[in-house]
Amino acid sequence: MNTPKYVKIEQEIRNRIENGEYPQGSKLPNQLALSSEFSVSRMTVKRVLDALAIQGLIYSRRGDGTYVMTNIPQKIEKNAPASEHQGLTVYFGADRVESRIIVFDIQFPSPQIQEKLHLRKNDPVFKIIRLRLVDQQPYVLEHTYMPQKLMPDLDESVLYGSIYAYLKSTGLKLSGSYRKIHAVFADEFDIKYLNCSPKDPVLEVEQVAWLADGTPFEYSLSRNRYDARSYTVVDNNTL
Amino acid sequence: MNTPKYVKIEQEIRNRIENGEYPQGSKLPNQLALSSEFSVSRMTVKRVLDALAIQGLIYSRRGDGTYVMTNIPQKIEKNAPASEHQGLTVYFGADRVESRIIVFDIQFPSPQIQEKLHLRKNDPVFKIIRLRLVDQQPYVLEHTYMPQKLMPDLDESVLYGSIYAYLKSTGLKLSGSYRKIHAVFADEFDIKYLNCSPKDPVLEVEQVAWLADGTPFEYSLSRNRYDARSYTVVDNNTL
DNA sequence: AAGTGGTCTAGACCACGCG
DNA sequence: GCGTGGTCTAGACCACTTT
Repeated sequence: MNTPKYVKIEQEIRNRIENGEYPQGSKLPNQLALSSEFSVSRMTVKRVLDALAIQGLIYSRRGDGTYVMTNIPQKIEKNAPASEHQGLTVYFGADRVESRIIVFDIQFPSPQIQEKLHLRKNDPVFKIIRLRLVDQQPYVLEHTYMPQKLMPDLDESVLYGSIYAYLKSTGLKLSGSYRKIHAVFADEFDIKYLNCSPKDPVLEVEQVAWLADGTPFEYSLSRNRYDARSYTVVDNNTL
Repeated sequence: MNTPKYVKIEQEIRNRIENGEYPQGSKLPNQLALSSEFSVSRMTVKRVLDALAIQGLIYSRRGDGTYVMTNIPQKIEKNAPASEHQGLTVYFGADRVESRIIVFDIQFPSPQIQEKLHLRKNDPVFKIIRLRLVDQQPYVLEHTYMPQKLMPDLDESVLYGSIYAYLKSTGLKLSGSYRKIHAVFADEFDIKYLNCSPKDPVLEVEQVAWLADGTPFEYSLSRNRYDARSYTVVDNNTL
């Protein structure tokens, strides 16, 4: 019972949109009516509507009302939302995801890694290269650097599953990430493990992720076959 | 005086972070102190802090305090934030941006365009291909489709500048967009206008943008040289 | 135990769209 | 003029971290 009201109400309204109870283009009940239905204050309703607007599901017009967006971006399996960094296991389910470890090593960080992970030059980092497969198909090749001091007992058995699940189990809370998306040429690893051809384009996602206390804990480069994955972003100016 | 307080306070706190008055890693004054300093309620302060947290500038820990993020992502010129779709002119300034029109045509929409722009098959659309240059260097090649009925007097003179500025002048308010980012091969246009080589990777951004009333008004494919541009996303779980 | 941020309320006033 | 959403308040209670 400690999940906040605004989370539950957001979920409920999202459900109503998805199952057609609030059809695309239709007007939602006004904020006072929603307050009354859910027995919350109008401020709480407003907070929920703001969150849904950010996700591109609804929009509001002052003096008029709140509407369900037409043409809601369809969720396609090949599409990863560019926000939300929980990892493949959550997205596809553990049954369909498999990991192969190409490299598991420990080393001193390069100047670039020192800067990204906020480390001194003698703080060891794990260097990991993992191939991740979905339904037995190569999906993404991840080059990951993580500070050893944050997770001294990381080992290969963890890497066969989800690093995020491991972090949760250690009590480390992850909080945010910063990602940069490029197009690049396939390199030798991509050719070998993603079955790319030389000169194929690859979608590379460079990421720095940090914990709830602001400590950066991961620097990674995720390399995706050009025909296997894309990233989506929803942008909203109405707030 | 109709800019809301929360906008001004957000700007002020961002300035303090940028000029070092609130150094990276330091603790901010608590919410009560900020309420008092800015003469607003704590709710308003909280709203501001949430917004800054979403942008990855600060983070809060219940029971402890609010801190300035260490390692704040620096803005690099080659980096477009993946949110904010205002266009190049605002980003670089009109002096540095130039547009060349490769194609300006009107046609009936393909089934795909009909669906994306929510059109009937006899609603004409403009088809535009523009090469945009920054500092005389080819920067992005945009393939754009826009419904004629929304902007009946669009012509080439508009296209030499900023479409967004034109929309503003017509009273149409744009509100949001949905983007999908891929890596693809260079095509004949990219080779000719972006000076790509055959088989070069290209970063393609597929976008649907809509107006404040939810009407989709633009479907576009922006194609960027692999070495010229990347997209950045900040993600935050703390809310 | 004290101090912090997270949630929520019950109102108020304002700006805007519409008939 | 009326109904709508946008902003803002002054407080309350709770969950959490720290000492």
